[in-house]
Amino acid sequence: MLQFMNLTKALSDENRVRIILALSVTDELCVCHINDLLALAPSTVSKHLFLLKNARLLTARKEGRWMYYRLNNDPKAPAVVADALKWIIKAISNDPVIKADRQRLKQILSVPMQSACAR
Amino acid sequence: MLQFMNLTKALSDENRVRIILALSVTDELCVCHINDLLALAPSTVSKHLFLLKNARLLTARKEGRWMYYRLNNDPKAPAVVADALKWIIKAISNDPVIKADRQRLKQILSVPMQSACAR
DNA sequence: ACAATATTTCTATAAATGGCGAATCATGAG
DNA sequence: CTCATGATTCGCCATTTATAGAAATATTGT
Repeated sequence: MLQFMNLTKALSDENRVRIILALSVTDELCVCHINDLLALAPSTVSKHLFLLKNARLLTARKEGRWMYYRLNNDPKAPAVVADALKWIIKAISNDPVIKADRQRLKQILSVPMQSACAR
Repeated sequence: MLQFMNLTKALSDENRVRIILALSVTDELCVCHINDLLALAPSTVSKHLFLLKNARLLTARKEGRWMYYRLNNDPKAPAVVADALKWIIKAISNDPVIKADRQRLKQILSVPMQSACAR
């Protein structure tokens, strides 16, 4: 129950939902990209990412100074997680907010990586 | 997006989740039964029910002084709602908390209606 | 070693949420 | 009509949560 509530609580914030949907179209993103997309303080984004990872919705890998997050599509992930991701992506892929994010994300990703985070 | 967030927020509280699961095995329940099950103040339960109804997860009907709630299985209900219900029921039907609730619910429902709420 | 960059952790604060009790509304019984 | 009962609304308090800024940590390049 506790783990399930971690899941539903993770999904109950709009910014976290936007992160999930962004990752549904780009396989993985660096934290700085997500910072740009949400326009929140880095510490805030970091916390959101922690909650999503803690709920097992995301996985992370480190490459040099960069941390990359992606949807948890590990086949060994609990079915409830995979089902949650399917549900949410199906539910709001066509939402205006999400569509705008996809547009914005294209711009963000068009900047070469090494200079993207230096700002 | 706003309606979707209403959904995820509705699912992000354990007591509301317990209400949904209770309704997954009894087609409908009177508010007083849910009060008994959760052992919370009636005003608190009423608020939870409002949020669930507002998220379109439940529907309500009034019969005399009693208010009956049930899962929204109207075929015209949005797919996102039906999918949410399927997801959550599949996810935690076997949870110990939920199993205990089912036992408790049996007792509560075994008391004849007219005397069940008069306490 | 040092400076620069990316991310997280710590601390503080403001907003949202869950909870209860009192007051109110709605319905049926006497 | 009046009263009792079931349910909701309102006002308040305690807790949780979202947010930002400062400090700390980690890594790369010079």
